[in-house]
Amino acid sequence: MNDTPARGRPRSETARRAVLDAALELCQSDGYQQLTMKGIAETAGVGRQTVYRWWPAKQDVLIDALRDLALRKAERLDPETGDTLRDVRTLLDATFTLTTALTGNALIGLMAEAQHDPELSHRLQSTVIGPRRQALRALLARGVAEGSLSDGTVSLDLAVDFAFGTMWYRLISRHAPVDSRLAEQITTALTTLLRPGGTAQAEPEPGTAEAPEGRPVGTA
Amino acid sequence: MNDTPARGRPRSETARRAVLDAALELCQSDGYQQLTMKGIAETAGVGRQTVYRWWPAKQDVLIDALRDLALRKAERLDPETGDTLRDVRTLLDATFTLTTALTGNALIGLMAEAQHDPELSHRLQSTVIGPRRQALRALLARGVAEGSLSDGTVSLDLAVDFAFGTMWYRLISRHAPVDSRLAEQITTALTTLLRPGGTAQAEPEPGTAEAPEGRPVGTA
Amino acid sequence: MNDTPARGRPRSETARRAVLDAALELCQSDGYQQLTMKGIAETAGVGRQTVYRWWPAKQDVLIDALRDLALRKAERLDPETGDTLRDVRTLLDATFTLTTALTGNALIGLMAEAQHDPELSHRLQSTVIGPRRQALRALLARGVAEGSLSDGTVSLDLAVDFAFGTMWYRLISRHAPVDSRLAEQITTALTTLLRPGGTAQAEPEPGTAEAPEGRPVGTA
Amino acid sequence: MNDTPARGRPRSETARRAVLDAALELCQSDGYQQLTMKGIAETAGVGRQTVYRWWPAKQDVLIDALRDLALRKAERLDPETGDTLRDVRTLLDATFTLTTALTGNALIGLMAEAQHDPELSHRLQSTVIGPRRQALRALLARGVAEGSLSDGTVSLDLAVDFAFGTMWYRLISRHAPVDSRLAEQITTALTTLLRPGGTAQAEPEPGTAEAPEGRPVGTA
DNA sequence: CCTTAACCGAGACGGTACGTCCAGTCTTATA
DNA sequence: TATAAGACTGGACGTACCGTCTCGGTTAAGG
Repeated sequence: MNDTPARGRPRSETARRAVLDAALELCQSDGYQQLTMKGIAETAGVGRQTVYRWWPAKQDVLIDALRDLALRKAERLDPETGDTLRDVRTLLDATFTLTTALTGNALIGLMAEAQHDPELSHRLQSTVIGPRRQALRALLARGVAEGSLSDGTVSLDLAVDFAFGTMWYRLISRHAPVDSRLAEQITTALTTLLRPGGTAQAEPEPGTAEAPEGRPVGTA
Repeated sequence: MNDTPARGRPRSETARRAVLDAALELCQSDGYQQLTMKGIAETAGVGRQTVYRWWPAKQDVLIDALRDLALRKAERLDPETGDTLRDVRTLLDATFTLTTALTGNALIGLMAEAQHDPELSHRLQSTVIGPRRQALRALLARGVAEGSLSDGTVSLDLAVDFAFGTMWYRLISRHAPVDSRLAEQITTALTTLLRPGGTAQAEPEPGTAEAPEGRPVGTA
Repeated sequence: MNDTPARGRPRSETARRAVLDAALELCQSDGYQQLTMKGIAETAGVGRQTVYRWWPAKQDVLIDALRDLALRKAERLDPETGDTLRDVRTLLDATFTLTTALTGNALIGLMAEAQHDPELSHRLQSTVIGPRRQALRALLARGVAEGSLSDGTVSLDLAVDFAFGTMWYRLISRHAPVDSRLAEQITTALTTLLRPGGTAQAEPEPGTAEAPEGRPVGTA
Repeated sequence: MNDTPARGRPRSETARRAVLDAALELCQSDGYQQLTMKGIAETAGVGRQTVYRWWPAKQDVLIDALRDLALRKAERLDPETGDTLRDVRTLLDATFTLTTALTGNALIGLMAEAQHDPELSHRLQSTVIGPRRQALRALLARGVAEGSLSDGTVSLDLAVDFAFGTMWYRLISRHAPVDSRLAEQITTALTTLLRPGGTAQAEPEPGTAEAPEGRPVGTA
């Protein structure tokens, strides 16, 4: 895999961790806008060039830090319980906790920056936003398949939008908390929304950009 | 009203408009992060000090521009039709159109910045976010009062979060468009969610209550 | 003389005096470089335009202030005593006192500015520097005419340069005071320098710019 | 000597020279007042921060430039000829040439600025004004020691003031040139002034600020 | 008496230099 | 070869003053 014979001084893992930690910490404490490459380097106790060598911009540091965090948390996006509603609620709760505690600032800042940076936008989609969307959608689709849910009145995609949209809306607007109670309320609402027996109107939902693998589940 | 006798040269309305227009335009074309006070001044053909004299930071320029835009649009937050559902859909549609076309970038950037600026957060709440929230909530409350809606299963606040949350989520994530069709779908979903006859037990665990046949509100 | 019929509000003498006083005071207290038109106007309690209306630049305010000061002092450049040496000493003393107490800063600043402003240079020559030069030179020439002095070894112009040059040198370099004692020492030195009987070497002094009326007096 | 191990990128000698050259050149061509840090940086083709990093203000750039110039010229302040008068004239001539050609504007501007900046005043004394004063005074003292001169009527310090004062006076007032001819005339005048046999009435000269090393040796 | 024109204060206007900070790049010595 | 250090060019920051311009209000001479 790594075909280069790896000569010279190897990359310092210490420096790598220090940079990622410093970036997340500074972003959460001072905000995305105030985060600077210089600040990251100084907080990490690392030369500036060392940061630039491995990450072209602060966006990249943050994305790497988020990915690293996810790996370390080894977070389960698939709760594996048989109970669909319980799984939905667990997923939402985990998402809310993580976002509220650690990554909210970074994510919102990155999102704002991504408005005019399609490449960044795509990277966020594929690493942060997309997987969670797909995980929730897959859960709901499982419920539909089991018959406990139905995508009659509203599509599953819109239901997912409701769940995560509420989270984002509250994160940025701060008019209400994002906590376990919200997870519960949303789960309840989704149940109502996707209650079997609702008349299907079967509008084929337009495919999302990253085309989740989830089968659209026949609207029959 | 204006008790100060207005001494000295009066403020130039031309310069004011040029600055606000330039700010919105630049923000929409280049993004919030790339927006600079210098750039605003130069695009507006105005001295830098003139911008700083009236607005301490780019946030303030943008907020003023948004407020000015709202005033100019003389946009109706209260559609005044008797039909509650129609009014909801109209409000959502108008909101989506405005946000998509003109103010999306600015708003997201401002929101990102507000994460560490409580004062800015409050100002956004009171001028941009709050009024729209309250307008939609009032419409829904009217529906409840009329009996066409019911806040049984989910609170009206959560319903509002669903509507605008979806908008924000799609604005920042860009996984799906924010258009009239979305307004329609959300309206339909809200109808389902707030269907009269839903067991009003508020927040506790959703029971297995049977729901009567909801009207499909066919959009076709 | 004043052919315009002088209609409208007449110029405020109060404002004029306030501006000139403020200029001199600020220049002496804060230095020439720190003197600003804005500061002059504010200290004088006068509108900025009122300053600009009558004086194009701070140089002009200062020159006017210096001229005004000279007029008010009604200072005698010609002491009228029969004793030439006494007159020389009196003139130097008066000059030193005035320059040290009030006008030193302004003069040096103006001089520095005049290095690249020939028009200013000429105005300073004709209003401030020149008259004093000529006054001293005339005194010395009178001494020569009376026989108490002789311009044999050194020209009168160089003698004048010695006297005022020392003053300027000490003003800017501050290595020694400019006081009555210096006036006395210089007078003594000039006596030595222009002592009758000194061997003439008769170098025809090149005329100075303002060509004082003083006869070069043949060195015969 | 340099005990710090010299970490990081070393200072660019190229940039240093470019800044000093640009400063002197601009000052001579446009005048001290018009000299700006920005202009220096741009003319030198150097970042603005690079100028500020090493010199806090334009004064410091100029003083450094003057010192650098003196070092490069490796100018002899002590001509080493046995003939005192010749040495005096040589020193004056060199001083006049240097000041007229290169440093006049800068020096006058610095002097004007030093009127309200004691620290700058002191620095100018110790680097520019003082050494020349002491060099000339030492020459004259040597002449006195040899018996070719006498500090009877006027003190050596006043004689030095005459020589350099005349230079300054003409530099700022521009009523006459500062050239070799002036050096010659001043030398002649000093000879007259310090002619042995002049009645020594011995006014105990007040010690000057910089207190030249020595007693002028017995006035034989 | 009553225009009326020039004066006056205040202060906004477009510009420009200030001195600071950070972005990214580079060049050194060291590991 | 990676690293910490730090100097490099470049550019936005927010401030201060420049010189110009418009206001409302004042003040005396001339009709």
